[in-house]
Amino acid sequence: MESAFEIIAEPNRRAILGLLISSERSVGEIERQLQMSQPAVSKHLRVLREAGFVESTVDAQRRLYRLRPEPLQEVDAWLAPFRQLWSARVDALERYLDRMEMPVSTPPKKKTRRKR
Amino acid sequence: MESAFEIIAEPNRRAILGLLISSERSVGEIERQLQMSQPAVSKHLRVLREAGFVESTVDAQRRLYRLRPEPLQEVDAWLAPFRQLWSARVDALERYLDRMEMPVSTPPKKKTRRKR
DNA sequence: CAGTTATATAACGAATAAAGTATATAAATT
DNA sequence: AATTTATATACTTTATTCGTTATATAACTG
Repeated sequence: MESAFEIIAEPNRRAILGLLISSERSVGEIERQLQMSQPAVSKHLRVLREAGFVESTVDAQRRLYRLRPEPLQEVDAWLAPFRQLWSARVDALERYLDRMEMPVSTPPKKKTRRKR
Repeated sequence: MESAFEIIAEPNRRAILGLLISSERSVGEIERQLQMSQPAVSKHLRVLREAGFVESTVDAQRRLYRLRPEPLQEVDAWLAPFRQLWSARVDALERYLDRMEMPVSTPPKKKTRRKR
């Protein structure tokens, strides 16, 4: 299991990452909040740790897990060039509204406008 | 195979999506540019189509595939709350630079600044 | 209409991943 | 020291997925 994309393909792992947004958690807390078995949680955390999504510190018998940003940034970076797909749709709407002569109540964009 | 995340977990599928950013392509074009077998390409395109990532139109014997935005927007939406992980780091840098009294040469942000 | 080009699909095999059960390790509690 | 609590790991089973080979379908070409 290598890529960040394969890691987040698993729904339980996405759920774990989601939990960790607000704060770090112990294995037991994750187990209870997501209703997963303890070995399942530990196994997913191992995968997440080895892929750099989380790190842990020891607190007595507990281990506290928290998020690391890098792998998700990588996903974000891959996604970037596709964003023009939906900003392009906004452009189409603007084009339409311009033709209708109904100015939109949004602040002026710095983006390059369509060619005359 | 349901979620958008599982679809983009496959490297060849990500490559196909990447190709389609610039323009629509036929199966044969994808086959050549990515050096995949024809059945492999067709199979991945079927998965991508059924998940809403692409759509196709018929052009004689060819089928031309192009991107649809929705599933990638879904991924983008999931990612959104995690972005604070790395914008928070920018905040930390700003805090540091402020203490150093070395103003940064960037245009003023509209974002909410930290509390005084 | 026979052959060729373009794409889809079926069938098979190999690899992988996920969950569950059982057990190991280690720190805390009594 | 014995027990309990917290987490990790090994093993097994099941299911899914990907690639390949072979074949089907359909449209264009000579």
